[in-house]
Amino acid sequence: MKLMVIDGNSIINRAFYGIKLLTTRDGQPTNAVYGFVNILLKLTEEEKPDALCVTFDRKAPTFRHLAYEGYKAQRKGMPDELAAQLPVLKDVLAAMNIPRYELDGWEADDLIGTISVKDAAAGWDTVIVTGDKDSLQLVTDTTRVKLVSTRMGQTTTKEMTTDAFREAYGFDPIHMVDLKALMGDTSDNIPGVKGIGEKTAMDLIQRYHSVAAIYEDLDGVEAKPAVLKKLAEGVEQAKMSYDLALIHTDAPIDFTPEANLRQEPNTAALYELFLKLEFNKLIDKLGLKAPQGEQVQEEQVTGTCTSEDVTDRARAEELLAIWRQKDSVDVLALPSLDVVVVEHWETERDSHAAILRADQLEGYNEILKSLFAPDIKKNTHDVKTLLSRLLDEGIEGGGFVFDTAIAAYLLAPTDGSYELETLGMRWFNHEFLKAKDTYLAKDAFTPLGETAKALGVMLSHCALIGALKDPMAARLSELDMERLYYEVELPLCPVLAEMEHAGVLVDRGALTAFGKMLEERIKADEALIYELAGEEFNINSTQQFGHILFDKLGLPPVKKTKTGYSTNAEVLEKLRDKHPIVEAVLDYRQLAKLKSTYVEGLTKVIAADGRIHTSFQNTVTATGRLSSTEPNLQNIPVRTELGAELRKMFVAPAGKMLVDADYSQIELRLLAHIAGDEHMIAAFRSGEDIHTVTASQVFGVPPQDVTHEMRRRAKAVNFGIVYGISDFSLAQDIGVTRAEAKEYMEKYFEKYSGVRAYMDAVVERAKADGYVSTLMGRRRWLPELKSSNFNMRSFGERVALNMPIQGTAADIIKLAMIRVRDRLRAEGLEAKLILQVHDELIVECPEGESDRVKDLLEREMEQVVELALPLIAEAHAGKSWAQAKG
DNA sequence: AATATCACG
DNA sequence: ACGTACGTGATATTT
Repeated sequence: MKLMVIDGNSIINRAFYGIKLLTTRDGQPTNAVYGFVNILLKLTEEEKPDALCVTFDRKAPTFRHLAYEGYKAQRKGMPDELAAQLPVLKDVLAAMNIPRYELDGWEADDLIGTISVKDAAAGWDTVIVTGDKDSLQLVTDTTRVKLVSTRMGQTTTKEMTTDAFREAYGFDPIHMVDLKALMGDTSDNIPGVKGIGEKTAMDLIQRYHSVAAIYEDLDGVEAKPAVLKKLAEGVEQAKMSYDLALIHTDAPIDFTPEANLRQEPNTAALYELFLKLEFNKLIDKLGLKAPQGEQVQEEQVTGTCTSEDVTDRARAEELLAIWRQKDSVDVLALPSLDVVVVEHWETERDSHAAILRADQLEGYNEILKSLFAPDIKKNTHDVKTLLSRLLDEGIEGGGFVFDTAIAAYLLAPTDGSYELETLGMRWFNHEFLKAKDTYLAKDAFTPLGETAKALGVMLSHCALIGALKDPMAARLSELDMERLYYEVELPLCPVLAEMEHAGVLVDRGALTAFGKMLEERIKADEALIYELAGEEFNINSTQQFGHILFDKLGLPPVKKTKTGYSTNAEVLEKLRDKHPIVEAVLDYRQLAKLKSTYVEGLTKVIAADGRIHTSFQNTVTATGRLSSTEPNLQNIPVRTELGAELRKMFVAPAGKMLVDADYSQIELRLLAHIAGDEHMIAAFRSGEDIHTVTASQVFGVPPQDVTHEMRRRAKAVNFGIVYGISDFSLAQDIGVTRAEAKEYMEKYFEKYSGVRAYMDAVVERAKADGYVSTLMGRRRWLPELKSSNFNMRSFGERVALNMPIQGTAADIIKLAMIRVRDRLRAEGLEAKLILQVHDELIVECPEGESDRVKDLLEREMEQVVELALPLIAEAHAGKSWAQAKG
């Protein structure tokens, strides 16, 4: 029989220092626990012990070393991030039903020693798992040590048996103590004999085996006179060191190996813990589920449900007529537009589900048209994507009254993903089977197993939408987000779907030509770079380039990343005049980026209609902004001349124009409004240039004397304030000393005292409330503010400053989009919104409409909300995005 | 899958 | 004294 005993303190230490700091969303550090559990799992898998336990120190590890004179604490105390994980680890072990041994006044080592001796007495083998070599003295024919080391997240173990030890040291493991008594161990604060080092000590122990033997007959010891002298003088040190190094095997613990036989973990408790710790991989790996007792049965969530597979056109019509009478029905639609509709019977919790499948119904398109007409009220999950798909089929959907994905996003905008199955768990503590594991493949209904079961899961998902609606709506109401939800986010969905469907026309020929030109220049840069480097290498590899730049060419490294030298643009800018290769690589990088991300990336996604149809994500950002994917059309170059060329390739078709309207300084205006700063409000009201006004104040000169450089710096201060900047970063950004940056900020706050007051107040309030919010009530929860970690907390404070501003701007432009779309329709214009870039809207319209569209855009954008100062939007028309940018 | 870089507001 | 700006997405390289 075999028992594995783990040195708890040693292993959690190794894990902590070997794995980069991980934390949960609310700032609880978890890396050491994570590492520990992984090491535990790996070694139990490897060793398959019959019994298992863990020991912990209950004594400062240096305590016994206080015994000798001149002792100074060498070890620093445990960092907070590690100390906080110890109790968590103990909870995890308890949930795994692994016994734990700790005893006041004893170290983990001593307990392990005691355990291994008791094991041996009972005829058991022992495997000790530790990161410290101290324990090697415990190795015997029945006791092995696994030495664990963890580096960069990778764990390696070295096994020490008696033979392996003898091979390595030339004496028996038990004499490890004697070796340490002579040579000492600084890491353990064992002094050893003064003047005796590793070599001499090894030699002596190999020949005489023990300290006792040496001192018994010191005259008989063969060694240099100097060594003998040191030994003679160091007799007391040797004795004391021996005692310090000796692991005790007589700790007064009740221990029998049988009491540690492996047990099944308490999966419910372990699941709960791992969920809190966000160990999702481990949950999967161990196949953990929600605690059965608390898990709500599916019927309690969704009610009982009858169902039918609709294959008959007439029956479909009947059902449609019934659904028109309902307050609302739940609709689950797959990308293929296979659909489940759940209707709720009035008096009961029970309901009826109908499954409509594209390939089973004649005239499916007509059925979809009826189902998605406004006269049937529908609850959905991710209505924007559905509306976009419907437009592809020529159907303009309507009648969407509740959407669980959007509700979930507003309630927790930092969660990042809102799968229906996950919401089921979060709201009802019921584990729904995953669509992808049961019925969804290649975007259509595809039973992976029994068809009946797949259908059952699909309709339970649909019923879940209905079950989520009421509690979610109630929560939105509690948090005062009803208007944001029903008047902004939901109505925005069809607008976004229409924009995606419309797309933007690109001039493929011009794009290709631009790519060819880039190609030529890239080739030239490559040749130049190889020549300057004296060899060919992969310029895209920062590692290889760093090697060339700093090792081969000997330039001074400016900054390090965790994997090596930093070679980013900021660093290269500083090295520009040190070597011509730097400039060449900067140029190469710019060209390579344009070619791979933009020319090639965009070419790949031009649709059959010659247009690019991005996806606007409306449940992604923590602040309420949209994002754009496949492709991202919100980061098309504009800041450099060459990059801006790309915007010439986004064009209007023949006979049409693009109209581009953007808000002027919307975030700073919102800062002025929200902070209620009279000076900043006055500056905006007077129509003066805000950066010039700021510069005039910060530099103490009249506005007409503000230089270009002064304005540039003031602009950086203005932006920095919105982000919650420090003097350090401001200095870095504009290239002045930290002291100067600090002075700028002080002057800034002298002028705009309302801004300073706001910054203090918003953080304080966020700390009290646990969240910040925008003008329209959008919220972001800020658990970071409670973190004990300084960096985390500081981050929370900056977010508290920034989110209300960035988020309010997002609220405003979203509402503007809805109004613009409605007005364009109401006025019977052909113009269509096609893009949004955070503070900018782009419309495609017939040439004859462009003047009216310009006016309409400016007016609607400016009139969205009434603030203490005007919002200004400026529109321009052109044949390309570049031209329309004005 | 993680990292480094760089494009945008 | 700490460590150093908010919000995104795509690409290439490396593990």
